[in-house]
Amino acid sequence: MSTSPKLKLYEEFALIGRALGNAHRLDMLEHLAQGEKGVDALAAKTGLSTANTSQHLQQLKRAGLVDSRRDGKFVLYRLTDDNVLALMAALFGVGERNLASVNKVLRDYFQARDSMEPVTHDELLARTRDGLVTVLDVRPADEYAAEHLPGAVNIPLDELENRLSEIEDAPEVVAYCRGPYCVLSFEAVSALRKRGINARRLKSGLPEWRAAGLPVETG
Amino acid sequence: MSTSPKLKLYEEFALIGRALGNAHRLDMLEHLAQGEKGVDALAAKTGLSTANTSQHLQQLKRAGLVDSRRDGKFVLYRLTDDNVLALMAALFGVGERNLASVNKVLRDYFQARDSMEPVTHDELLARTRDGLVTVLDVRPADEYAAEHLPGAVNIPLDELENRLSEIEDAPEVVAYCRGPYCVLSFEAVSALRKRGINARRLKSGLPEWRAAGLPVETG
DNA sequence: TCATCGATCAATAGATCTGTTGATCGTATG
DNA sequence: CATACGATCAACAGATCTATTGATCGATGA
Repeated sequence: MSTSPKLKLYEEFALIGRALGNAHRLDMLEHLAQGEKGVDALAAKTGLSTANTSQHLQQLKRAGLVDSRRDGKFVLYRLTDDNVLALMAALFGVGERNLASVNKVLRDYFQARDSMEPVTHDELLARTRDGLVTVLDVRPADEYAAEHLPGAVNIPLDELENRLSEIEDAPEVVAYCRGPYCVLSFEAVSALRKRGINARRLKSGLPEWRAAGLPVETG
Repeated sequence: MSTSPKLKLYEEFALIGRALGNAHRLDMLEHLAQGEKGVDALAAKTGLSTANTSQHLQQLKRAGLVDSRRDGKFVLYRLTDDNVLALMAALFGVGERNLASVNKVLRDYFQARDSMEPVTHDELLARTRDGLVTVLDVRPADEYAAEHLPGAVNIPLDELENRLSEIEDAPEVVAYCRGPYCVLSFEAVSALRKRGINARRLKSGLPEWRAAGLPVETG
């Protein structure tokens, strides 16, 4: 006795839901949104074991959220398309609006480091045209190399202290990293402000910028 | 040893993912999108036991997808807001684009019953203005009563056979039901066409129509 | 061909999820 | 107050998920 076709479809969609139903996998999706990565490389970023990472990736693949290709002895994974980013944005949106626990974390941690309104895409575009702003990419060098905002300077967060001289006379700094909840840019903005540098944060990260159809640079 | 704030957030968002990770719960969300319902009523619609339905509802509530209020001895559940519908649409979209198994069901069942392009919202609006079209709501009477498209005629699918006379001389019929995968409108269109009635299907259901900001009637 | 390295597989234990059953709670009504 | 009814709770068994371990596979390069 076959179940109804609708439930059969919902069974498939539920597979996607379950794939989104684990914090580590959401983290992996955020990292993959920066650019394709091998299993080991991703495991290093997320702090999971290789085998565990591989299994999570296969779950994401079965759900159609990521795709893979072989390059030599590496298997490189990437998000299947920008709709996956849109799905994550919808998920995060519902969480921010409807879950008190989410708002508590946002207040206690994120707003404590950056209470100012983040800079929107349009705002940043307008200011860069006037040459008023230094765009700061605080992600690790490999992610910057894969793709970054046009004209952005790369200073990974853990080097920021030692390389302050490179930006300390900029009239305004806008920092960004991997996405809306990436801690790097929050920490960076907080650190820069303490040194009296006029710093703000981009509302979202590189993947959202690209998904909005805005230009990126590589290399 | 606290985990990073980002992972703490992702843990919360994963809760929403898991709530979406069960076919019955997706079905329940579709039903709740028609209007608020008590636990028993919803259980009857979905074919689940009352206790099971109650527990699923609490999971959805913990994830912020539904909300509830007490009315006498009933506890009425409803979707928290239209963003939940948007999230479901994003989920379904990724599934349709990236999962072969979804496309197989769509081809084998749904397209077999309605191979024609569905009518869009704009198209329907234009045609109703000209009075050319009969809008047919094939959902059960209680859902029609809660909310329906302006001027729509209600003939629940299981009564369609006996009430064909009410629509058989309409120049064009557009049928709709609960959502994009609701089988009622597919079956209706298939049945009407067999009788030589010029019938097409609305692209999505009542909840999507309302979420698009278009007018609805009650009663 | 062999050694190496990245990735996957297989097996496992512990945790979580699912649906059933029967008891219990809260509200309205006789 | 007693009863009825809608909803929730508590406990349980069976299924599924998660992370670890060690073995295996596949491609590369000496």
